[in-house]
Amino acid sequence: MNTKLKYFKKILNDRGIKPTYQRLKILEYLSKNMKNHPTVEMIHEELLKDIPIISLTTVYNTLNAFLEKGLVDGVTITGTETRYDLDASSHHHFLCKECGKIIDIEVPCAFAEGEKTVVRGNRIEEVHGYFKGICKECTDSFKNKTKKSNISRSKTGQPNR
Amino acid sequence: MNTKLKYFKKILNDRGIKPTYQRLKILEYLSKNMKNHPTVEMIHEELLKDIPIISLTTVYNTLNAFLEKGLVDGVTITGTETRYDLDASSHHHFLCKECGKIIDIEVPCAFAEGEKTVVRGNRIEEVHGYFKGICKECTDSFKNKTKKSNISRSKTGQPNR
DNA sequence: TACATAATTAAAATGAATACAAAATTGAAA
DNA sequence: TTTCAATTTTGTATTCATTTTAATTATGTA
Ligand SMILES: [Mn+2]
Ligand SMILES: [Mn+2]
Ligand SMILES: [Zn+2]
Ligand SMILES: [Zn+2]
Repeated sequence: MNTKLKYFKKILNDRGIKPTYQRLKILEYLSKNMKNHPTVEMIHEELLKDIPIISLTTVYNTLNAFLEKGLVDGVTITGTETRYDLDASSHHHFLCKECGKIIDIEVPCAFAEGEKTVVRGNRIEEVHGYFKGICKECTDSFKNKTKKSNISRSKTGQPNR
Repeated sequence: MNTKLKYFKKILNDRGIKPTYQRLKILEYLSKNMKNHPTVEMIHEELLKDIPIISLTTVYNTLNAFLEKGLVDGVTITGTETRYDLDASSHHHFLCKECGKIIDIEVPCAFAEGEKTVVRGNRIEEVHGYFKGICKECTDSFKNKTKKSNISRSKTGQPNR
C-alpha cells in the first residue's frame, strides 16, 4: 500500500478517527494543499476525480470530525465560506483583495505564540488574526503595468486614459 | 426636532449618505448599542417597534452603505452572521463561548494601531484580530458555583453529583 | 402638476451548512 | 463463513443569512 497513506492512517488513528478511504483521501488532499486553504467545494471537486461518487456531505462530515479532533483549523476570513488549514497551530493569515488568495503570515504576537493565555481576565482558547489588503505579487504586477504604460506614452506622446 | 437625530444627520451628510428616517434610526440604534455588536436581525427586530413596516432588506442595504462609507465595521467572528460595530477603528474582540457575548479588547498591536502598514511585502488595508474563550464574568460565576456547592456539600455531607 | 431620481419594500433566488434517513461498509462474535 | 450491530457514506431536503430583482413609494425640481 501507498506509504504516504499508511502515514495518514496513523495520523487518523492517533486522533481517534477511524481511517476510511474517503477520510484518507481528504487528509491527503489537505496535505498536498497546505498553503491553499481550500474550501469544502474545492476539496470535493478535486476528490471527485478519484472517487466519482464521494458526496459533498461526506466532505463536510469529515472536516467537522477533523475540526473537533483538532486535526485541522477552520479559517473564516472571506465572510462567505470556511477555508480549511491542516496547520492547526495558531498563526496569522493574509487575504489579497485583488487575487483572492490566502497566505500564511508570520508576525510577532505573544497571543498567537501562546505566551499570554489571558486578556483582561478573559481566558483565551483561540487566537485569530488576519489581514486584508493587496499581496506582494499583485502590488508588483501593478507596478509593472504602470511602467509599461509609461513607456508606451513616451512613444506615442498621448496621455494615458 | 430631536437634537440627537440632528447630530446623526450631520454624520450621514458628512459621509455622503442621504439621511433618511430609517437610516437615522439605524444609526441611532447602533450608537445606543455600541458594545453589543448587534446582528442585522437584532437591529431589525428592535426598529420594528418604532417603524412597523421597516423591511429587513432596508437594514441590509443601509448597513452595506454604512460599511462602504467606512461608517461601521463588520465583525465576522461567530461564523454564522455578521455583527456590526459603529466603532470602525481597528480594534480586537473577544467572543465568549459560554455566554456568547462579544466585547472589545484592547491589546498592544502595532498593526491594529496602524504603525505597520506592510507585512512581508503585502500592503495591509484591514487588520482583524479576535479571541475566543471564556469571559471574565463566566469564569467568575463558575468559580462561585463551585464554591457554593462545596459549602452545601460540607453541610449535607453528601458528595456533589 | 409632471417628471426624474433615489429609497424602500416584498418576493424570489442564491449559496453555505446542517439535518435526516436510507443504503452501504466495517468489524467482530458466533 | 455467516450474522448482526455499529459506523460511515450518501442523497435529499431543509435551514438560514444574504443578495438580487422588480415593483412601489417618497423626494426634489422644473
Ligand atoms: Mn494557514
Ligand atoms: Mn468592537
Ligand atoms: Zn494578490
Ligand atoms: Zn461569558
